[in-house]
Amino acid sequence: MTISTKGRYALRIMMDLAGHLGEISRLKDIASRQEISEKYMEQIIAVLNKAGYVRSTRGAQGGYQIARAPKEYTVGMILRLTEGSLAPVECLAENALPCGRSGKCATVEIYKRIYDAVNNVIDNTTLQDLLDIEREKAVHDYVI
Amino acid sequence: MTISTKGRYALRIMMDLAGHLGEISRLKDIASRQEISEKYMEQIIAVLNKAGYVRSTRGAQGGYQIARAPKEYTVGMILRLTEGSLAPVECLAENALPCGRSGKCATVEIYKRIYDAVNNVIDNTTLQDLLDIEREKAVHDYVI
DNA sequence: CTCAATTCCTATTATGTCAATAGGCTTTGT
DNA sequence: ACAAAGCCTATTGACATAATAGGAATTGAG
Repeated sequence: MTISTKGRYALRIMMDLAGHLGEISRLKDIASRQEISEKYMEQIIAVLNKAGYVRSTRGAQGGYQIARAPKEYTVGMILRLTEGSLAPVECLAENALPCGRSGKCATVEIYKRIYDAVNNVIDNTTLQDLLDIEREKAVHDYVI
Repeated sequence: MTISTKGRYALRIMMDLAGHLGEISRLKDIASRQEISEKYMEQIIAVLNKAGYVRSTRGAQGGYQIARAPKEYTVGMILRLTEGSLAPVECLAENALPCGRSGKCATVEIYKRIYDAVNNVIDNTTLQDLLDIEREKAVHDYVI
């Protein structure tokens, strides 16, 4: 029931770029700030790039930038893009095969409720919300 | 992000036994009703047995019964027993290793919210609730 | 114009977990 | 006594995850 590193890293990449608005970050910069393998990150950021969530500049002095304002991205957009559906069971995912048991299956109801609860959270939190939390955490550290 | 068959089967086993109160069900009966491999189910029901969620009778004419009333079991009890923590990231699970990033990690907040939402659902739904849903589904089928 | 810095692309691999299978041992009612 | 059941532990096949690897393409700076 865990979210894989792919989705988690994608979220951290987007957060990192959201925290560096107006700058171009090289892959290796993001990787070292986030302590993620460069080569693995390369594959993940490629997905974000193809979806248009980040913009890349090729060649020397190239790198990545976030494409839109942090408040335009929900966590759900990012996790679904990289993880696929967050349905707790296959039969609830978007293009699921029809299940023969669905007529009498009562347990699916609990999975629907879990799914709804998860979607509600991830679709109502944006990168900007998380940035605000991050800033608050930093302030708190300073006080201590 | 899916719940494994282990937890899902465990829930179905408990539901099956909850629907056969007062009867003794052999492993093979449950397996055939639920269309689960007998041998695999054996391992899962062993966990339920050791936890005291079901009672077994050994020897000829033996089998399994649910130990307590369906309303006494939350879905959370059953899923956690068989799946472990349903935390969406390792660092939120009960006996998690301390994470060096936790001080500045903002993304963990979204995982906390997901975790809370999931726990809220599974801890507030009992087998009895699901039995009621099942009965309603059956009535609906009859009307059609 | 060349070169170094950077992104882009595809293939391969190591590891681990899941889901199941297998086979024999133990208990108990008839 | 024996057949019918549960109990126990080991093994395996398949698959996904999480990387690693290596080179091709692009581009700004000197």
